[in-house]
Amino acid sequence: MKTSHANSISDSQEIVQFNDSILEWYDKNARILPWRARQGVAAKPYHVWLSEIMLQQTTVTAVKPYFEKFIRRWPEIADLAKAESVDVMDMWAGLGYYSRARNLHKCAQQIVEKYDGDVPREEKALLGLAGVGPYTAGAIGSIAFNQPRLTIDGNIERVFARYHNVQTYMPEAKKELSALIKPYMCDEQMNPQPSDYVQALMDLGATVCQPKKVQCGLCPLSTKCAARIAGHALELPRKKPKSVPQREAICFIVSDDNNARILIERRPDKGLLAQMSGFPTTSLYAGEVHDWADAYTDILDSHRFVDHVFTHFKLKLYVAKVSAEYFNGTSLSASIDSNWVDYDQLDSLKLPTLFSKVRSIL
DNA sequence: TATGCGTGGCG
DNA sequence: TCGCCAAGCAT
Repeated sequence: MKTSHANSISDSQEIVQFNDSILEWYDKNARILPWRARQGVAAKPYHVWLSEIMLQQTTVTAVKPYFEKFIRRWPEIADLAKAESVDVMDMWAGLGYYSRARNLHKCAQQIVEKYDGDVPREEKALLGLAGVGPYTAGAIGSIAFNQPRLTIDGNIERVFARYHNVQTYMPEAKKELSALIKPYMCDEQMNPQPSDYVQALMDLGATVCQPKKVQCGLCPLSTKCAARIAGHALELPRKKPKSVPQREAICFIVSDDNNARILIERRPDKGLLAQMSGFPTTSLYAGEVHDWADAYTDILDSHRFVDHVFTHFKLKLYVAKVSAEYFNGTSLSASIDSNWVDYDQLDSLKLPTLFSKVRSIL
């Protein structure tokens, strides 16, 4: 899509008006968030980086307590870099997408080694950091360093898709939206306050122009929002429906002879729940229990299970209490990295939510 | 380009 | 209840 010269002046006026409205709205409606400085005051780059990593595909509500915990325990990036990785993983337990935690730790070390402990300002340098992709690099540049970087998250995508009534399905629409957004966001004349600007757009998307709920009466863009005028703001951006498979597996609660200790597995370095602790399980990808339950009919209690939903499949995890002798007779025992934990310590063990659910029904 | 990767909240 | 969705990245 090319903008003709004849339209450029009115296009510019439209952009100025749009951006002014956004900033004016933000003056009155900015959310107060732990990682956000007062308006006009620059937030600490460490806080911006940490919060952006935590906020990847994760809600503000879920992130808040984790952010507070992290900065209390590791006040500076250098502190985080020096931490034990198991401590970082433990602090992250429950937040999900655990590769972010491993990359966060690695990134802290990269920042200390290559940039003397300071978050770099250059786009290229940011993109070289572990766990930092196009969005996060843009967000750090915009929010921490007040640079007019292209910063497009789900909120901004939605606000612009609706405002310009973009009918193209996601993710094909990303290029189109990117081209649409650039003149608003990446021009110093149009966007003199990049930090406030992108945060304003994200706040608007998060509180007014929401995925399943629109409050157009509160929106500063409503009179010119093409999707609202067309009467289908809620339907944008368009996405194709996707279904996820349902799987089943067995989780083993293995006790030693004295019933004093329980077997805990350290999960593999890669894959689902990588490097997290948990109870030993049969493969979480093997399909239905009925396919192979014959091998476990003697220990399987079909009434004790937990349901859990991952991004790409649903899991029904049956819980089986067995002896060490029994477990050692299964094919699982040889292939896992496990250790015995006292029952007393089970409550304090940091677990991903799937296994927290299991623990809660023991 | 498509897929794998958690979790909790909401309509 | 249940499907959708959140400040995406790595491969």
